[in-house]
Amino acid sequence: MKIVSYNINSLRLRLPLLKNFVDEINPDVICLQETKVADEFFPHEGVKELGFEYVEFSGEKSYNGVAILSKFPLKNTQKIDVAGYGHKRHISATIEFGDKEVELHNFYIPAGGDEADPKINPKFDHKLKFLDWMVEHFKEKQGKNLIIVGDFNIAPLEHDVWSHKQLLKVVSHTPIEVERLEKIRASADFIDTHRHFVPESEKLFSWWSYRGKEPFKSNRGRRLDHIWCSHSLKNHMKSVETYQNYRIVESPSDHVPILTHFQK
DNA sequence: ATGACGGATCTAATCCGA
Repeated sequence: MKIVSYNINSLRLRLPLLKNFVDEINPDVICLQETKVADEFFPHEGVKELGFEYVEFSGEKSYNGVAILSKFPLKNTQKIDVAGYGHKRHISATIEFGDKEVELHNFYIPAGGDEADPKINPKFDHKLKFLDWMVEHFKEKQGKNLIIVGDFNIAPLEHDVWSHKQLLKVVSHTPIEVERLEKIRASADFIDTHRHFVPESEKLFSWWSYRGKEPFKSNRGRRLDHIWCSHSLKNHMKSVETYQNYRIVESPSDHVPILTHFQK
Protein backbone atom coordinates (compact mmCIF):
# COMPACT_ATOMS: atom_id res chain seq x y z
CA MET A 1 0.00 0.00 0.00
CA LYS A 2 1.55 3.24 -1.19
CA ILE A 3 0.37 6.19 0.90
CA VAL A 4 1.06 9.74 -0.23
CA SER A 5 0.83 13.04 1.61
CA TYR A 6 0.77 16.17 -0.55
CA ASN A 7 0.04 19.80 0.27
CA ILE A 8 -1.24 20.61 -3.19
CA ASN A 9 -2.02 24.32 -2.64
CA SER A 10 -5.29 24.33 -4.63
CA LEU A 11 -6.69 21.01 -5.81
CA ARG A 12 -8.60 22.49 -8.76
CA LEU A 13 -5.58 24.37 -10.11
CA ARG A 14 -3.29 21.37 -9.84
CA LEU A 15 -5.51 18.50 -10.96
CA PRO A 16 -3.44 18.04 -14.15
CA LEU A 17 -0.24 17.86 -12.09
CA LEU A 18 -1.87 15.37 -9.73
CA LYS A 19 -2.87 13.29 -12.76
CA ASN A 20 0.77 13.18 -13.89
CA PHE A 21 1.83 12.13 -10.42
CA VAL A 22 -0.76 9.35 -10.21
CA ASP A 23 0.18 8.06 -13.68
CA GLU A 24 3.86 8.02 -12.72
CA ILE A 25 3.69 6.65 -9.17
CA ASN A 26 0.37 4.77 -8.93
CA PRO A 27 -0.30 5.37 -5.23
CA ASP A 28 -3.14 3.59 -3.42
CA VAL A 29 -4.02 6.40 -1.06
CA ILE A 30 -3.43 10.15 -1.42
CA CYS A 31 -3.91 12.54 1.49
CA LEU A 32 -4.17 16.13 0.31
CA GLN A 33 -3.90 19.39 2.23
CA GLU A 34 -4.74 22.96 1.22
CA THR A 35 -7.34 21.84 -1.29
CA LYS A 36 -8.78 25.38 -1.05
CA VAL A 37 -12.20 24.35 -2.27
CA ALA A 38 -15.58 24.33 -0.55
CA ASP A 39 -17.29 20.94 -0.55
CA GLU A 40 -20.03 22.07 -2.97
CA PHE A 41 -17.36 22.88 -5.57
CA PHE A 42 -15.23 19.75 -5.07
CA PRO A 43 -14.00 18.61 -8.52
CA HIS A 44 -15.62 15.17 -8.49
CA GLU A 45 -15.14 14.48 -12.21
CA GLY A 46 -11.46 15.36 -12.31
CA VAL A 47 -10.74 13.32 -9.21
CA LYS A 48 -12.69 10.35 -10.57
CA GLU A 49 -10.50 10.42 -13.69
CA LEU A 50 -7.49 9.88 -11.43
CA GLY A 51 -8.85 6.41 -10.74
CA PHE A 52 -9.80 6.57 -7.05
CA GLU A 53 -13.12 5.00 -6.22
CA TYR A 54 -13.24 6.19 -2.61
CA VAL A 55 -13.00 9.90 -1.96
CA GLU A 56 -13.60 11.84 1.25
CA PHE A 57 -13.06 15.54 1.74
CA SER A 58 -13.56 18.42 4.13
CA GLY A 59 -13.04 21.79 2.51
CA GLU A 60 -13.77 25.49 2.76
CA LYS A 61 -13.49 28.48 0.48
CA SER A 62 -9.98 29.85 -0.21
CA TYR A 63 -8.17 28.37 2.75
CA ASN A 64 -7.24 25.03 4.30
CA GLY A 65 -9.16 21.93 3.22
CA VAL A 66 -8.15 18.25 3.30
CA ALA A 67 -9.10 15.17 1.29
CA ILE A 68 -8.37 11.44 1.08
CA LEU A 69 -8.41 9.65 -2.28
CA SER A 70 -8.25 5.88 -1.98
CA LYS A 71 -8.39 2.70 -4.01
CA PHE A 72 -9.57 0.87 -0.88
CA PRO A 73 -12.84 1.52 0.96
CA LEU A 74 -12.76 4.32 3.51
CA LYS A 75 -14.86 3.58 6.54
CA ASN A 76 -15.81 5.55 9.66
CA THR A 77 -14.82 8.89 8.12
CA GLN A 78 -14.40 11.63 10.70
CA LYS A 79 -13.84 15.35 10.21
CA ILE A 80 -12.80 16.98 13.44
CA ASP A 81 -12.81 20.72 14.11
CA VAL A 82 -9.55 20.55 16.06
CA ALA A 83 -9.41 23.11 18.88
CA GLY A 84 -12.70 24.63 17.71
CA TYR A 85 -11.53 27.23 15.17
CA GLY A 86 -13.96 26.12 12.44
CA HIS A 87 -11.10 25.33 10.04
CA LYS A 88 -11.10 22.27 7.79
CA ARG A 89 -7.78 20.79 8.82
CA HIS A 90 -8.50 17.15 9.66
CA ILE A 91 -10.06 14.11 8.08
CA SER A 92 -9.67 10.48 9.09
CA ALA A 93 -10.89 7.10 7.92
CA THR A 94 -10.35 3.42 8.57
CA ILE A 95 -8.73 1.26 5.89
CA GLU A 96 -8.35 -2.50 5.82
CA PHE A 97 -4.71 -3.47 5.33
CA GLY A 98 -4.22 -7.24 5.25
CA ASP A 99 -5.55 -8.53 8.55
CA LYS A 100 -5.33 -5.09 10.16
CA GLU A 101 -7.73 -2.20 10.51
CA VAL A 102 -5.67 0.95 10.09
CA GLU A 103 -6.89 4.34 11.26
CA LEU A 104 -5.57 6.96 8.85
CA HIS A 105 -5.50 10.62 9.92
CA ASN A 106 -4.76 13.49 7.54
CA PHE A 107 -3.81 16.84 9.14
CA TYR A 108 -3.10 20.34 7.99
CA ILE A 109 -1.55 21.82 11.12
CA PRO A 110 -1.70 25.64 11.29
CA ALA A 111 1.40 27.43 10.05
CA GLY A 112 1.43 29.63 13.14
CA GLY A 113 2.14 33.12 11.81
CA ASP A 114 5.34 35.05 12.31
CA GLU A 115 6.03 35.48 16.01
CA ALA A 116 6.75 32.37 18.09
CA ASP A 117 4.91 33.75 21.12
CA PRO A 118 1.33 32.69 21.86
CA LYS A 119 0.74 35.79 24.02
CA ILE A 120 1.15 38.24 21.16
CA ASN A 121 0.43 36.00 18.15
CA PRO A 122 -3.02 34.33 18.03
CA LYS A 123 -1.94 32.14 15.10
CA PHE A 124 0.91 30.66 17.09
CA ASP A 125 -1.49 30.17 20.01
CA HIS A 126 -3.78 28.31 17.61
CA LYS A 127 -0.89 26.12 16.44
CA LEU A 128 0.06 25.19 20.01
CA LYS A 129 -3.57 24.44 20.92
CA PHE A 130 -3.85 22.26 17.82
CA LEU A 131 -0.69 20.34 18.78
CA ASP A 132 -1.88 19.95 22.39
CA TRP A 133 -5.17 18.56 21.12
CA MET A 134 -3.26 15.99 19.04
CA VAL A 135 -1.29 14.84 22.10
CA GLU A 136 -4.48 14.17 24.05
CA HIS A 137 -6.27 12.64 21.06
CA PHE A 138 -3.59 10.07 20.29
CA LYS A 139 -2.94 9.19 23.93
CA GLU A 140 -6.43 7.67 23.79
CA LYS A 141 -5.53 5.68 20.70
CA GLN A 142 -2.45 3.83 21.95
CA GLY A 143 -2.45 0.24 20.77
CA LYS A 144 -4.40 0.95 17.57
CA ASN A 145 -2.91 0.61 14.10
CA LEU A 146 -2.39 4.26 13.22
CA ILE A 147 -1.02 6.18 10.28
CA ILE A 148 -0.98 9.94 10.65
CA VAL A 149 0.14 12.13 7.79
CA GLY A 150 0.03 15.66 6.57
CA ASP A 151 1.50 19.10 6.43
CA PHE A 152 2.57 19.37 10.06
CA ASN A 153 4.22 22.75 9.45
CA ILE A 154 7.07 21.73 11.75
CA ALA A 155 10.55 20.66 10.72
CA PRO A 156 11.79 18.94 13.89
CA LEU A 157 15.36 17.84 13.22
CA GLU A 158 18.53 19.78 12.57
CA HIS A 159 18.75 18.51 9.01
CA ASP A 160 15.05 19.01 8.36
CA VAL A 161 15.94 22.66 7.65
CA TRP A 162 18.64 24.28 5.53
CA SER A 163 20.16 26.05 8.53
CA HIS A 164 19.38 24.89 12.04
CA LYS A 165 21.02 27.97 13.60
CA GLN A 166 19.29 30.49 11.36
CA LEU A 167 15.86 28.93 11.80
CA LEU A 168 15.83 28.34 15.56
CA LYS A 169 13.64 31.42 16.06
CA VAL A 170 11.66 30.94 12.86
CA VAL A 171 8.18 29.46 13.28
CA SER A 172 8.28 25.83 12.03
CA HIS A 173 11.61 25.05 13.72
CA THR A 174 11.39 26.67 17.18
CA PRO A 175 12.11 24.46 20.22
CA ILE A 176 8.60 25.01 21.61
CA GLU A 177 6.99 23.52 18.48
CA VAL A 178 9.55 20.75 18.16
CA GLU A 179 8.91 19.73 21.79
CA ARG A 180 5.16 19.66 21.17
CA LEU A 181 5.64 17.54 18.07
CA GLU A 182 7.78 15.10 20.02
CA LYS A 183 4.99 14.87 22.62
CA ILE A 184 2.59 13.88 19.85
CA ARG A 185 5.07 11.32 18.55
CA ALA A 186 5.47 9.87 22.03
CA SER A 187 1.71 9.92 22.75
CA ALA A 188 1.14 6.77 20.70
CA ASP A 189 4.79 5.84 20.07
CA PHE A 190 4.79 6.85 16.41
CA ILE A 191 7.58 6.15 13.93
CA ASP A 192 8.63 8.99 11.60
CA THR A 193 8.72 6.80 8.50
CA HIS A 194 10.98 9.02 6.39
CA ARG A 195 13.61 9.32 9.11
CA HIS A 196 13.39 5.57 9.67
CA PHE A 197 14.90 5.16 6.20
CA VAL A 198 16.83 8.42 5.70
CA PRO A 199 19.66 9.03 8.22
CA GLU A 200 19.16 12.05 10.49
CA SER A 201 22.50 13.42 9.30
CA GLU A 202 21.15 13.78 5.78
CA LYS A 203 19.27 16.92 4.69
CA LEU A 204 15.69 16.09 3.73
CA PHE A 205 13.14 18.72 2.68
CA SER A 206 9.55 18.68 1.40
CA TRP A 207 8.91 22.43 1.07
CA TRP A 208 10.69 25.33 -0.60
CA SER A 209 9.43 28.92 -0.58
CA TYR A 210 7.88 30.34 -3.73
CA ARG A 211 10.20 33.33 -3.33
CA GLY A 212 13.30 32.88 -5.33
CA LYS A 213 13.27 31.47 -8.83
CA GLU A 214 15.40 28.37 -8.43
CA PRO A 215 14.57 26.63 -5.14
CA PHE A 216 17.37 24.07 -5.36
CA LYS A 217 20.11 26.61 -6.12
CA SER A 218 20.27 27.83 -2.52
CA ASN A 219 18.26 24.78 -1.37
CA ARG A 220 16.69 26.64 1.53
CA GLY A 221 14.03 24.06 2.19
CA ARG A 222 12.32 22.54 5.19
CA ARG A 223 10.78 19.11 5.92
CA LEU A 224 7.26 20.15 6.91
CA ASP A 225 5.38 17.12 5.59
CA HIS A 226 5.32 13.83 7.43
CA ILE A 227 4.03 10.27 7.40
CA TRP A 228 4.05 8.55 10.78
CA CYS A 229 2.88 5.08 11.75
CA SER A 230 2.44 3.17 14.97
CA HIS A 231 4.92 0.46 15.97
CA SER A 232 2.43 -2.25 15.02
CA LEU A 233 3.14 -1.31 11.38
CA LYS A 234 6.93 -1.13 11.75
CA ASN A 235 7.61 -4.44 10.05
CA HIS A 236 5.32 -3.45 7.18
CA MET A 237 7.32 -0.36 6.16
CA LYS A 238 9.10 -1.08 2.90
CA SER A 239 10.41 2.24 1.60
CA VAL A 240 9.86 6.00 1.47
CA GLU A 241 10.08 8.62 -1.26
CA THR A 242 10.24 12.41 -1.43
CA TYR A 243 9.42 13.59 -4.94
CA GLN A 244 11.57 16.71 -5.04
CA ASN A 245 11.26 16.98 -8.81
CA TYR A 246 7.62 18.01 -8.30
CA ARG A 247 8.92 21.35 -6.97
CA ILE A 248 10.39 22.26 -10.37
CA VAL A 249 7.54 21.27 -12.69
CA GLU A 250 5.36 23.91 -14.34
CA SER A 251 3.13 25.65 -11.79
CA PRO A 252 4.26 23.60 -8.78
CA SER A 253 2.93 23.58 -5.25
CA ASP A 254 5.49 24.92 -2.79
CA HIS A 255 5.35 21.45 -1.17
CA VAL A 256 6.23 18.15 -2.87
CA PRO A 257 4.48 14.79 -2.49
CA ILE A 258 5.97 12.32 -0.02
CA LEU A 259 5.25 8.60 0.04
CA THR A 260 5.54 5.63 2.35
CA HIS A 261 5.20 2.12 0.96
CA PHE A 262 3.70 -0.39 3.41
CA GLN A 263 3.73 -4.04 2.43
CA LYS A 264 1.57 -6.83 3.81
C1' DA B 1 16.18 35.85 3.33
C1' DT B 2 9.92 38.15 7.50
C1' DG B 3 9.75 38.46 1.72
C1' DA B 4 11.67 39.20 -3.69
C1' DC B 5 6.08 34.55 -5.01
C1' DG B 6 1.78 32.50 -5.73
C1' DG B 7 -3.38 31.23 -4.86
C1' DA B 8 -8.17 32.79 -4.08
C1' DT B 9 -11.32 36.25 -4.16
C1' DC B 10 -16.83 40.63 -4.54
C1' DT B 11 -11.05 40.86 -11.08
C1' DA B 12 -8.36 44.76 -7.62
C1' DA B 13 -5.76 44.88 -4.11
C1' DT B 14 -5.92 42.24 -0.08
C1' DC B 15 -5.41 38.25 2.89
C1' DC B 16 -2.73 34.30 3.62
C1' DG B 17 1.14 30.99 3.58
C1' DA B 18 5.95 29.51 6.38
